[in-house]
Amino acid sequence: MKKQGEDILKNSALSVTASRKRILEIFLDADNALAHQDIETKCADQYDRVTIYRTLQTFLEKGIIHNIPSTDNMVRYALCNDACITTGHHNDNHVHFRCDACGKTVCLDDVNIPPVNLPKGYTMKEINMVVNGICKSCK
Amino acid sequence: MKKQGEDILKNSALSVTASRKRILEIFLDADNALAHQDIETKCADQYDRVTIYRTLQTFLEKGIIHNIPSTDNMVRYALCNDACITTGHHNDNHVHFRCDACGKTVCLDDVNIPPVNLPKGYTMKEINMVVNGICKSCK
DNA sequence: ATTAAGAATGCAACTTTGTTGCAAAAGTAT
DNA sequence: ATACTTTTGCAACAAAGTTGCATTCTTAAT
Ligand SMILES: [Mn+2]
Ligand SMILES: [Mn+2]
Ligand SMILES: [Zn+2]
Ligand SMILES: [Zn+2]
Repeated sequence: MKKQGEDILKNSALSVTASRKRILEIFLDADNALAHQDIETKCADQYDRVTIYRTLQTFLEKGIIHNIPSTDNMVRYALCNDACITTGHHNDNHVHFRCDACGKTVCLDDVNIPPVNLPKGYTMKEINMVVNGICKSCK
Repeated sequence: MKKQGEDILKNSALSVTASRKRILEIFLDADNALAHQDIETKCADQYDRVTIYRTLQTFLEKGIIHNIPSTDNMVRYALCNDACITTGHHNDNHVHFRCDACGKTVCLDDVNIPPVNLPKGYTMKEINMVVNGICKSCK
């Protein structure tokens, strides 16, 4: 244990650097999805803003994190499950929930996105579902 | 006709101004959802950037337009159906589609978002579904 | 039609967010 | 230990979004 972050990096064929380990740690510690801003607040004193941008980008491409769409211009990120890391492509078909009270966005890992039928001629590649409301901590 | 935009404004108890009419016209003419940027391109020479921000904000609040979440930090906007304007609150439970080829985002007005069961303790207020893929024009 | 009150707009100044090129530093493989 | 490659930090910049305030435009009442 304690080297979980390092393992993720190695499994993704990424070199192990201090900033990557730290940012992974932040995700592993978090119980909700994080915006760039959140991460910056937690470690901008240690690492450059640009590094955070680039690290998130890298993590996305490697299937370490996935992003969650939003209507507030604050894309949030959360750790993927192992399947994304091992297969190398994203496989996150769970619903996301944004609480209007506490503002937290979480992955509902057990709630699968229900199938939907598109009109003729449309091909589906990815699908995203975000629900707003009140979370169980705030109710 | 030709005063459709004006009607919308009056029905929403908004004063009728040149910029609001113009921005509504842009939406009425568009066959896809528009980002702030798209609107700016079409009329920044006539109206100030700030006015566009404020107008979109106002339209959102009045239920004239709704926004579509995204993972690219470019929230897009589309006209609501009449129900939103008359009831004053949003009622847009259709699926949105983003084409990876042409980049256009459209409302699939006939495709309803399928129901989903949340875990105990969560209360749903709004729901958003965005599908990515290839649209019928690009296939 | 005038006018007075309120609302919307434009402008300027500013903050925040995101991007790019390049030199220095750190990581990896031999 | 060394050479090679990747990552980082910095600086400079560009784009996006916000705020306060003076001016202009709308609306509704006279
Ligand atoms: Mn998730
Ligand atoms: Mn729509
Ligand atoms: Zn909550
Ligand atoms: Zn298309």
